[in-house]
Amino acid sequence: MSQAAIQSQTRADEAFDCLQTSIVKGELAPGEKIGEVELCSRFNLTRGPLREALGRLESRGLLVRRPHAGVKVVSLSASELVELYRIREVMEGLAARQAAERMTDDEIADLKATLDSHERMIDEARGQAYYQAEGDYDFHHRIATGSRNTKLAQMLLGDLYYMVRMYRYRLSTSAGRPHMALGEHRRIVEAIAQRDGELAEFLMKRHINAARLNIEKKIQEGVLTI
Amino acid sequence: MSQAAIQSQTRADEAFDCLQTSIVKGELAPGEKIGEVELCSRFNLTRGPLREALGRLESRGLLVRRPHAGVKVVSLSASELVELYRIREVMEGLAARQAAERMTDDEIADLKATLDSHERMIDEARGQAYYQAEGDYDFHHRIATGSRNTKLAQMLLGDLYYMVRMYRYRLSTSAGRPHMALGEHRRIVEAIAQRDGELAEFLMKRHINAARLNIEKKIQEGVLTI
DNA sequence: AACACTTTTATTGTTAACAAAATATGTCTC
DNA sequence: GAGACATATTTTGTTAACAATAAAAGTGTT
Repeated sequence: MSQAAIQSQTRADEAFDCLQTSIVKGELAPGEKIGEVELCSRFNLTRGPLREALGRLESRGLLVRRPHAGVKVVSLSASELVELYRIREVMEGLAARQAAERMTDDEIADLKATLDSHERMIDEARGQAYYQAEGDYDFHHRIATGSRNTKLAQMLLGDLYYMVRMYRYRLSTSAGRPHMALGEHRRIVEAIAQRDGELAEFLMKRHINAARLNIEKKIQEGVLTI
Repeated sequence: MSQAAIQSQTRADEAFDCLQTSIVKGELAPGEKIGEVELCSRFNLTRGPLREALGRLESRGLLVRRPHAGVKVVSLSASELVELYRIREVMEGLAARQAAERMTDDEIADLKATLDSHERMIDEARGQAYYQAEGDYDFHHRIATGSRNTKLAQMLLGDLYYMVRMYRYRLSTSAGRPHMALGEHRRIVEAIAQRDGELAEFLMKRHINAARLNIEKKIQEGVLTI
């Protein structure tokens, strides 16, 4: 567990990290009602710092709180999940554009190398959606950071990605989709390398749009029950 | 003061509201370091709920906290403020598109009526930037809500707008800009009324882009010191 | 047996005292 | 007098006890 590994900051930060990863990993399921005392014993902390962490998570939309009635993990409806991808589309489109303008050559080279490692991951971890998803997350993370747009990166990394990842575990990827996504990633990086912000934005928007359509299809097929 | 008027929710919520409005109104200036005990006496509450509120505000980016060294109001650099408008551009563009698809006819009629009242406000409150700004905020608020995109509205209303409003008070509007902005608002509403999402998105993006250019110009002129 | 009301219980919200850390102050040496 | 070290003070972080509210259980009545 990483809750002891960090240790550096304050106890409320610790609580925040623990809860956030627990939610993302699905250890705390969407809709699950969680009592404060139970959480305290589970993560070895007292209610003060815990409540501070709960407040932060609530404000980030990962928890919902009803006064005097406790908090529960947020539970997105199918349509809300789809809406999330529409937001991602425009925001990450912007991130890609700004990344094309601002990433250093070293960062771009690094990003290319990362994609190679992702390709290996896809081949090796055949079917293991977890590692594929983490590779995908890694890619988008780098673009967001590369935009040098502090607030944009903060919103993507601190809000949207956590929500998406929270549901990624139950979103079994279609066969062949990871390879296709990798190809899309490569084309985006190419556009960034050529400093073509407009193209990078276009390709990123199409990439996320494809992911959205994939999810919508699954919802219609009834494969995805939320 | 409205801190007593609400009263309904919990004490931490009260603290949150008080702090947020204080920051937005500029009573707590950007960069100002604020001590917990001082805030407690100012808002008549104890440190528990206050800390919970501070956590929420920190996670929303209105405060920055250094462990064991206190919190201070966030202070955007000129470039960060400009970046904020780039984010608004894509997000509110999306909001306008979805609003065109989803607002009810009644809501649209209401919105049109609101613009008329804004026009009166601009004429009457000649030079009083405050009321003009609030009218502008009102318009964007309605579009965000009208998108029916919960998360999008939450991000705009709960995060970005507070930051923008926080700086709007020291952003003296150029002469003639309010009238121009009103015209842009009218065209956006027209597109929404015609259910032309694509046009609404285009016009909204251009509208916010114009606002951004206006700010950039002022920064270059040295009028705006941040 | 079903409904309404009361009482109990458990959980959340709040408070104030305590511990730890960082800043500020003062003293000493060079 | 300037810099460095040690002390003191203030401020933040944490804890545990207390109060208030809401959910649950029980009781009585229709």
